[in-house]
Amino acid sequence: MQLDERKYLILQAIIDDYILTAMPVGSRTISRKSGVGYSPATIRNEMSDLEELGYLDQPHTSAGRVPSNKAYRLYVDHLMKTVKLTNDEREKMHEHLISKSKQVEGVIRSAAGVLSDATKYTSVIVAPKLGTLRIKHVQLVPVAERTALMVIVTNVGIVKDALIRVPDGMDADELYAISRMLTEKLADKPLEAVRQAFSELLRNAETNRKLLGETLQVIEKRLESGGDASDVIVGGQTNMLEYPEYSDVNKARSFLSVLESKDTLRNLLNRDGGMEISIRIGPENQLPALSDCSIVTASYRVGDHSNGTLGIIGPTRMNYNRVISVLEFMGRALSDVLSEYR
Amino acid sequence: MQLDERKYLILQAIIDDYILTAMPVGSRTISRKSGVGYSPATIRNEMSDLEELGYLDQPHTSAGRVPSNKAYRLYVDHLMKTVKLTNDEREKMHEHLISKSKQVEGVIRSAAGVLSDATKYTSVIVAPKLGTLRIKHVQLVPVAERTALMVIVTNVGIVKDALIRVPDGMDADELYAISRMLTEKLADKPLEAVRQAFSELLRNAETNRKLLGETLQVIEKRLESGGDASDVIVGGQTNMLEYPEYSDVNKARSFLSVLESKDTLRNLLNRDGGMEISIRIGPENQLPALSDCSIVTASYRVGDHSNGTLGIIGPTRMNYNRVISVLEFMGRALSDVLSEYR
DNA sequence: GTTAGCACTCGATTGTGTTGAGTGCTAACA
DNA sequence: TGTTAGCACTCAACACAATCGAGTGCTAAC
Repeated sequence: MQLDERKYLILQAIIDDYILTAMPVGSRTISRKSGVGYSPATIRNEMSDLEELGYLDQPHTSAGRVPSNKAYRLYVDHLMKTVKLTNDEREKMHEHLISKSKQVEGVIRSAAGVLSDATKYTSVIVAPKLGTLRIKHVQLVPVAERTALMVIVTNVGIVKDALIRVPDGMDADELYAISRMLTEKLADKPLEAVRQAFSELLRNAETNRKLLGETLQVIEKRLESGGDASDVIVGGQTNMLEYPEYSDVNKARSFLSVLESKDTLRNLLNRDGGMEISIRIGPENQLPALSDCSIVTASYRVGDHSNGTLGIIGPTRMNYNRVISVLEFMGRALSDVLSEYR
Repeated sequence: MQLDERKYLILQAIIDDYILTAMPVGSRTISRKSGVGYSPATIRNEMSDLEELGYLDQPHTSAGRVPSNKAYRLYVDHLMKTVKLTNDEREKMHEHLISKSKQVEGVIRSAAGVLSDATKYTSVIVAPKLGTLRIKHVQLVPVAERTALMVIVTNVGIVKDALIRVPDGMDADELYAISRMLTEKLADKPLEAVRQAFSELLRNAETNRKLLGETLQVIEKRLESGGDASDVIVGGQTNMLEYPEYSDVNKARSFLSVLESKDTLRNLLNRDGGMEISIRIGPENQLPALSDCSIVTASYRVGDHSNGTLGIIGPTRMNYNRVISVLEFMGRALSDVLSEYR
């Protein structure tokens, strides 16, 4: 059996309605819709076919039909009609975004807020992988006897720091000299290339080997751990609880638990693709706890080679089309704002 | 009517039981308890008195009794017997805490995790007020044409940064010189005193007035806004959903909404008291959304004059005694870890 | 002062119709 | 041959009544 024009039309009508109401859709409902000129009986026959083809599910005999994951896949790939955002909306979002433009983290937080407000779903933004950022400046600041704070400023204005031990009796001037040297040697190198640069440094260094060694170690440890919790920003967690899908506390809890684990989220969102939108529907994402969620992601750029990810997590019956528009817009806007200072 | 010994005993037994089960407590239950040698009938008479005195509520005629907020107040002030943490527990917590000891934010996040894991409630940690921290180092790092990142390192290893515009044509060396000057002038001054220090600086400065002016402005803006979202760390949000009090999604949602608003949390937790434990029961905290929660807070110290707050938010029937022990221990542990590098 | 006994209350649970949205099938129709 | 009206059927949801039982207050006896 093949899908003809009419089946597409009916399936689309069902999905549109279900996205709106979250209630099983009956044949009468579709029949009444403008644009579908068939009686309930005809629709019923088609629905029966669509069910057999795996596009519709029936919660129980006397209920309407519900779109399957296969149906959503078809929908986003072929059926969906794209809707543009109004200029007004774009402006509002942009305005919000630049309100914290003095700090990179502030911008990203604002962006998460804007995303979740605009879509009414949960938003997640992952900062670019540390390793791809380029070092701009390294500074060792003494904070106490035998302790210094190493501060690394990257090309996009993201700052990372870590405490390191310094040899007894080393004074501020010495640390200053080392900072200058490190900055000079490491400037414009991506963080992931720091090991090579360092090993060379270590070979030639006659003094401070121990300090340099520890510094390298700290940087590497930070790189290999994948990232900090602060690199993953979540917005609008409670939005999800507005939907009937989550009126059961247990479901809500397991959903929110996933949001609490930043590592899981980072893995979930990180993707290799370019700027295009990626959509994972239901079980297409591997996490069982999110098996009735869909995840839509886009990328933003900071600097020349670093990409971060922004995404929306919502129920599978989410408003894909609006989500995609918003993500596309915000991906661009975020890239612009973060690159403005470059 | 006064509270005699027996009334105390019975009230305590009721509260202990209710904390455990969250179910209205009946006279038979109390009578069976070891340590209470009275028949249900006697207990009933006492319970009736206690209700009249405002210490107990009755959801409906044929249910047991439930402690009132007044009862909890009495409980934490007089009745509660303190239980010590085992050495094993202390060690486990401490171990977790120092696992991320290379970064201040990491330590605080770990602490939030430890707190919520140890208590099974929600934990909140507020970083010390920015204004009370002392400046250790100021660095302006060029990140792009006409843009620099100002990085301020404070005495406790907390780093704050912000982008500032710099005049056209200013090169790295100049910024470097200004950084040195700023560091020299501002070192060891608390951030809130920066305005005075700056105004003096501005008076005497013959060059770069505009840049210095903007720098001051950026610092001040940051101070007056009260703090960043990253200064408030929440742990174990979903723990709360385990309790029957929050089996209603609407309640859960309004609770979680409060946790999403970092400003509200900061205000809620910030307190002037010293190191002692503060307990606010039910409506004693002003937020209606948290009117059936209790908030227990303690302080931790970083540096000489800066205090942060750590707290637990749980249902009013929380295990106060354990929460207090954990907070006391963690307050000390956190202070130690954060001061270790000083 | 304490307690056994007892009638009473009232939420929770269980069982029973009843309703209504929605289906599948058949037969008539264009 | 595709479409549709008609009709019997299904089944969750809702409302209502009956029952159960945990717990109470009161009284009278110890």
